[in-house]
Amino acid sequence: MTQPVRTAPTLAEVAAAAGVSRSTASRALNDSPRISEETKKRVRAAAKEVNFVPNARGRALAVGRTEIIAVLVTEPLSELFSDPTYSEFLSGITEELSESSYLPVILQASSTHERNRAREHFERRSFDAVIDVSPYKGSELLEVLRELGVPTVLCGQLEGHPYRDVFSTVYSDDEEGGHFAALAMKDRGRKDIVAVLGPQDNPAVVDRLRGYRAVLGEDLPDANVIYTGWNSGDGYQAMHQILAREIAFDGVLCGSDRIAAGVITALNEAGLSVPADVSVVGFDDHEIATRCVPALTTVRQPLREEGHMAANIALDMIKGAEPTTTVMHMQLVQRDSL
Amino acid sequence: MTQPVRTAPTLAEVAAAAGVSRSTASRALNDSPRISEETKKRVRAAAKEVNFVPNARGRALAVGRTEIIAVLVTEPLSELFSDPTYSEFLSGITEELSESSYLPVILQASSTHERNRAREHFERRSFDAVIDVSPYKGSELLEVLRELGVPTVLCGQLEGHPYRDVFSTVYSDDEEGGHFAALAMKDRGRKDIVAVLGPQDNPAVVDRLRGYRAVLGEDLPDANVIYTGWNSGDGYQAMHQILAREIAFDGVLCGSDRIAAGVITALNEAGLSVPADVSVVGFDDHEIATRCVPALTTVRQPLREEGHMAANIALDMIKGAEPTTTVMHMQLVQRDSL
DNA sequence: GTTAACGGTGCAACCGGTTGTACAACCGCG
DNA sequence: CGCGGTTGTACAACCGGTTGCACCGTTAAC
Repeated sequence: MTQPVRTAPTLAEVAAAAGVSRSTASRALNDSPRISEETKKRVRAAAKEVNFVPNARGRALAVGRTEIIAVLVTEPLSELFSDPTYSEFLSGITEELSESSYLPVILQASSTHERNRAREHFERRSFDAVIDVSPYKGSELLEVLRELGVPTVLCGQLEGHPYRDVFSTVYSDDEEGGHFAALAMKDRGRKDIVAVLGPQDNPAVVDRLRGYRAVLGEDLPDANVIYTGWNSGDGYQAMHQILAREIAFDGVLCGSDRIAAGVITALNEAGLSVPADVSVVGFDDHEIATRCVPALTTVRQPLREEGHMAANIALDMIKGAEPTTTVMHMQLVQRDSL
Repeated sequence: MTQPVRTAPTLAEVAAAAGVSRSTASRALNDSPRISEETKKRVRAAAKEVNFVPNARGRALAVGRTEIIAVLVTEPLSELFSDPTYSEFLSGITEELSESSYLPVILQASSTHERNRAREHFERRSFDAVIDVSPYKGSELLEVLRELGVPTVLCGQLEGHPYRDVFSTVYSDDEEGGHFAALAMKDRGRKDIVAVLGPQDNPAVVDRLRGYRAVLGEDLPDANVIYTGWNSGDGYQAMHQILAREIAFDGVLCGSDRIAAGVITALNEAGLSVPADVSVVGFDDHEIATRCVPALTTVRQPLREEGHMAANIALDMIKGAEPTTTVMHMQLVQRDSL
């Protein structure tokens, strides 16, 4: 009574139906120039007739490729999902790969167990390439990938670039982003700047601050730099601290748009108007930026494009391209908070 | 200057090193009873020696399995990620599969293009099984899967069960969940109940309401049932509507914990105390439930366990098990809002 | 001493494609 | 007519494993 499981038609059946050999059938379907147009037509008709689709397993073995790319993430799934940064980046990868025949596989590597499983899959050559979304120095998995010679793309700058000649790298220029934000403040004539940044040990934070300083110099004194978390609550709290100090300031550079949202709330509560009294610039061009009142001027990190780029580099490396380092450019998004 | 890409050792090399044939080597590594203990030891040693790991492609072809399971999602990635429901469910699947040698692949099917790509992968037999996270009636992909005879698990109840004899199903008993929530209200002596639910066309909402009604009868009049979105803002707004009506009520059943959070805020603003004046019960046991003041009594849907179950059923079906239907049970989580 | 039973191993086929090479048929040319 | 060159096809090997079956040597039973 159960559905008879039709076993899938093989190339041999197509060949038989078209009255040619298996090899000719294969070449015809792959559009080889050595096959006559007439034969191709016949084979294609036969293939359509029996509903032939080449089997992934057979093909993978023959061509030496699985057509699968692993996306390696260090964060646990829940964190990964809640962070819109990742979400957009992953979408970029997925989007780009969906134009090819490649399939992305999200491979977690937060626990030791997961890392072992990942390693095993690498050794089995389950993937043609790996995109490491959050590479860190000294990762044993990177060492394995290097030894195995698996094409790998690192998304994020590793200080010292220990693998520059083996792995490709894609990252956004955070210093440039800081540059843009600070320049906007300067152009607006703001002279007394406060910075509310993310965690101090975050490399992006360090680079952005360097960008701020290069432009603002003494207009951003050390005492005005606050490190905190990435959320609006953190921004709110930090701004209250600043206000309590009763120092003069006319601009706030924020490490994320969520921080900026909290900062604006705190400013408003203190009776300060944005942007009349104080200019605020965010970072990320998160969805929240457009919902702020006033709409937030911010720096956009091209996450989706970074995903596209990473995917394309991976595909190129599979085809044998040399490792490359690509820097993506930040962009100032002008809105009303400046 | 580039790292010499060591080509991976094959079974043939192991066999040669151990002084046996390929077939013996294979059987030894797979612990076949037909091979003597001594030979096994020798082969294992040789395998370790040359760092042998069986190639995934070769193995896949030989055993007729890719050891990959597709997790089919209809929602776009961003929505998928922002919904904690999915996140936990997916974690459950991933967790369970990581105990096996199987690999989950998230396969989006929101756009037509994506559906076509998915279909293609199905036809190529890229996956040994499919777990459909949000199946809907009349999905053409389900039709394809049925025709191809791919083992499939549906997560969610399809009205009319058009594929009951072909596909397995796992779902949580929403009616039972409604039952539990309503019973808690009743036990507490609440007699005039209001329900703030999710969208009216959502099957889970329908089932939960049925559960409420079975217990409460006239204590939950039609006029007191409000359909809205899933967020706290929706709950807040809905509660304001109720309050504006100036009807008497002493209990609120909510369609989600986020709704409940909004409801509690609105009640407090109106000077009503929870649970002294009004009891509130949520749904989902979302993280927010513990952060509410007072902590929210809610109904827990065993999402993670559902994921485990779906994964296990998929694995069983790959091994040839018949399709099954599994109902997961809801659970009342007692906290302080009742 | 022949034979049956049995444990251990190897040969070869197989999974389902791709691809190097040989070969046959045909062409025009000297 | 024979030659070289082109075109289209088929044979067979190959990718890297697994597995049915034949075979071998040993031992026990008759």
